[in-house]
Amino acid sequence: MPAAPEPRPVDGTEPIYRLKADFFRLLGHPARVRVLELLREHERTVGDLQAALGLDSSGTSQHLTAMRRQGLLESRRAGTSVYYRVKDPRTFQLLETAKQILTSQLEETRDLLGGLNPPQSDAAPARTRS
Amino acid sequence: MPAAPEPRPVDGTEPIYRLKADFFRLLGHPARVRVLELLREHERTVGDLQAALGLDSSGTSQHLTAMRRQGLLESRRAGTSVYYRVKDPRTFQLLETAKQILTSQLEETRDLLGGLNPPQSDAAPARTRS
DNA sequence: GAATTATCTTAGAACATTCTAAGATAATAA
DNA sequence: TTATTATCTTAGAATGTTCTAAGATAATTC
Repeated sequence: MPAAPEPRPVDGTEPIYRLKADFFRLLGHPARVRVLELLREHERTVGDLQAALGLDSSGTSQHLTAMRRQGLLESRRAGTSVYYRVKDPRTFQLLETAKQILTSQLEETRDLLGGLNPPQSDAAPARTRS
Repeated sequence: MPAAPEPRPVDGTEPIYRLKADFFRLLGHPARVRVLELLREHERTVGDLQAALGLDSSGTSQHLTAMRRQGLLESRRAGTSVYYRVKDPRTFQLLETAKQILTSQLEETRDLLGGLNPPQSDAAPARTRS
């Protein structure tokens, strides 16, 4: 194991832009975004998430551990299973806003391409995958 | 369980959770968070940002380039200077929501420590660095 | 044109994250 | 106790990101 780096403060003296960056970085992985989306309606076990994500137990656990350590998720044990849930509902707002921004970007891209590549149909608006 | 290999299209069929992750990952660096905060009120030149961030021209440019490539920033040239601005105002909403979530987390941490480490004063609410 | 100022680009080193494989732990059931 | 299922942990390899140093380009001024 490599030598432990600078022990960063965990208290309130850490500049907020650093905390924000750490927070966003944690959202910066497809599997972790999907975990949040899967936990939108209700809590789920590690096994559920693992199956839905198509990951192995190790990878799933590592992602969940990172998200819980950061305070994004909470968990409870029930028998041999562990249920995870999102701690702060405003987290979903974050995902929603990001989606809106990305949707605007995609629409803009399509508009630019429109002149070269006219729409095949205007019967229904184009769908994007969720 | 063997990890399922995910498809990697580059066009508009890219799954949205991947786009979201890319988007959040870009927000996941202290310098880039600060750039956004600095651009909250008005556009700024690379030199302005460079001075405010305490980076060199190379690093500053690299961060800005990454943010522009992702569609987070826009730029215009005026003489030898280049002005950068945030493209979508909803980006600030993202920062605001993140701040709220983090603030709640910090307050919760303080409450837990409260028993051991009582508040020094209740005359004014505790401030955090911006 | 040459000099100046501002910004950008590149390559590789340094550093950080993610993946993989193997095994450890925890709760329960047989 | 042993077996079983579910979850977690660890180490190191693979991959990705950021930093540093050097120089390239672009617009302007002299």
